[in-house]
Amino acid sequence: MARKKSEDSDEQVNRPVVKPFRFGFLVHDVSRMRRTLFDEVMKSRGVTRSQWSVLANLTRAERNDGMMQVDLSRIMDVGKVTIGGLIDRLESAGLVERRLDANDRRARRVFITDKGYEVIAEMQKAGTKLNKSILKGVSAEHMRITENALATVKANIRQLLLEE
Amino acid sequence: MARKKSEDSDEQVNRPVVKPFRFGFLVHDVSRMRRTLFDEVMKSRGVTRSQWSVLANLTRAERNDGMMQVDLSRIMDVGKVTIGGLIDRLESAGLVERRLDANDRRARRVFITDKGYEVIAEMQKAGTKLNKSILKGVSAEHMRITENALATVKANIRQLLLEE
DNA sequence: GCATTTAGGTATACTAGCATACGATGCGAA
DNA sequence: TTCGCATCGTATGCTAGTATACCTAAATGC
Repeated sequence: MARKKSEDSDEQVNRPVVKPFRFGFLVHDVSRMRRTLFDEVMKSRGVTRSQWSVLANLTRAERNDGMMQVDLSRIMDVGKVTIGGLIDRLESAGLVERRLDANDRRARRVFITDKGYEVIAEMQKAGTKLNKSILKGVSAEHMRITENALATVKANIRQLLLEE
Repeated sequence: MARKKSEDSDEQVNRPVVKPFRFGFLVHDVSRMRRTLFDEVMKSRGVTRSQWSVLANLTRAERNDGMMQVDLSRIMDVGKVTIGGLIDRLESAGLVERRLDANDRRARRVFITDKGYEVIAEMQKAGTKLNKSILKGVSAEHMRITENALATVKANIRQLLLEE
């Protein structure tokens, strides 16, 4: 609280400084630092935040027949290659397994193992606590506005990426 | 606009879904997708967003004697190794150069070259336009609230990381 | 003045993104 | 039925992060 200088230096510099980029820098920093913090806390479980995200999406969409990697990739807005790598690591850790699809010999369906479900439960608890810590000092109303703003920006970016 | 379903699916699912994590997912997605978009648009200049960020911070703090890598690392809240790699690439591209520090034989000071200044000017223009596009539909007031919320979260995370 | 500690940079190895290219399979149309 | 195109997944190679370990040089302590 004593030295806001380094945080808000934009405000005081008289050179033509890049004001409109504050949002981008902040998003970038928060994303990166949040991942580091999350990974550090979860290290003992041997799962990273991105891997946990895959597990979460698997629970969400899994009926009872797993998911194709390409589905995960679409849901998560992430490339096939990235998903492949993540699943490799999750499979090595025994949290997930790939089975051949009965109907399509190209595809492999991804299933959460029992061990995977245990980890999900643990991490959900820890993650909730962590989230509460990092959101301290932001009112519910402001949080709502922030999430909506982020969702709008995300939709804008997706649109621009598709237009290429 | 037609199908908001996939965007806001949290709202409708009745399973105990991870509501408190929406913020984290959004920050992560926006950060990642924004970088992809930025890199794609700037590809012709041969500079990525992270590299541009280094250049921007160099302009900001440079008096006339360059900056040590470790200063950059502190300002940008990023590890020494990451900065080292970024400067390697910037130096290969001829946008930056390392000179030995006169007073400290361990240190190397980083300077922007003339070519570097040209690139900065170009990217600033392009970046401003890009930013305007991705922020479309968010009011100034909501943007202000969002930036403040992100700044608060960032400060919280930094605190937690230091406490380890 | 010398020994120990601190600080600046690099090397190495890992995760997680990206793009591109490719192999194998599925599928629709000629 | 076969040919061509689309789709699923992997391989490869790049950038950007992280941590840890190390070398060299500066600072500090005794």
